[in-house]
Amino acid sequence: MRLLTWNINSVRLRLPLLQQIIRDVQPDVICLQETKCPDEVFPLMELHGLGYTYTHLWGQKSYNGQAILSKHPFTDPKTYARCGQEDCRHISVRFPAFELHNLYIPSGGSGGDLPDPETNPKFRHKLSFVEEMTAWFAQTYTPESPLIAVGDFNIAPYEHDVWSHKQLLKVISHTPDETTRLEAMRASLDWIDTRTHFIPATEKAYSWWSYRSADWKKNNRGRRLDHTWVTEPLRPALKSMEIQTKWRGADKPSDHVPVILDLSA
DNA sequence: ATGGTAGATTGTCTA
Repeated sequence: MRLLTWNINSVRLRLPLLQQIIRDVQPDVICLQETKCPDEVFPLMELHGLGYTYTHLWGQKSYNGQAILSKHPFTDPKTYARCGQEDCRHISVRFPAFELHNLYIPSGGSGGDLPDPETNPKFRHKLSFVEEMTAWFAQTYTPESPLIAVGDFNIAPYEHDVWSHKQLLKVISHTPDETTRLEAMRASLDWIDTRTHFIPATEKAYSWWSYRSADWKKNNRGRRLDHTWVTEPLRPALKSMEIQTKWRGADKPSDHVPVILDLSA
């Protein structure tokens, strides 16, 4: 099974690029974040026409929004209110071999926003969101549960997940407040971050480049915000993980690129 | 020096 996760930053604007990616990658299952539209205007028929006849949508006007699109049947579609908000950031479905969770963790602010939970409510929300998910996963499953969690986590946890570890330690996405919480979430079910499995820790790996850079490729000031995690029962099924950087250079690109996970399951 | 761009929406929030 080939799984693709992508923060598409508007599914209506970027449907042509999604169609191009589908033709190129041929994923079995697609997890989207930041679809930015209510379900009734999601371009469902176009995706049905490409073979994605099983769909689980949870969108809203303007912000956030998620979709799972599949060529294979699934059961048990769920949506989760997190931090008391129905804000379309966590959905899941069940396949025969695993349960799949699509996550969109709050950004917590951007640009010059400060990573201070006391003064920045968006940052406080982000930390609470990760804490709540950590507790929820740990009480809902065990490390023996076959699970996949993918999506835009908005946290770059490792030194080489950012272009400069030192310069980003006080920048939202790479602060110790965030990375220690994400590590606690990973450890609570002994998740395998497939980045660790497939890419050497000393090798830079990015999935996002800011729109605000004059030349994203030249400066290459990226961050790895998009993740593909699996639990231990799926380790033998891991075949490959690839961050497809080339799509950042597409016409009208998303600021995130798709990540592909191949499983023998 | 506190920038810069993008998307939804149409003044302003979010990223």
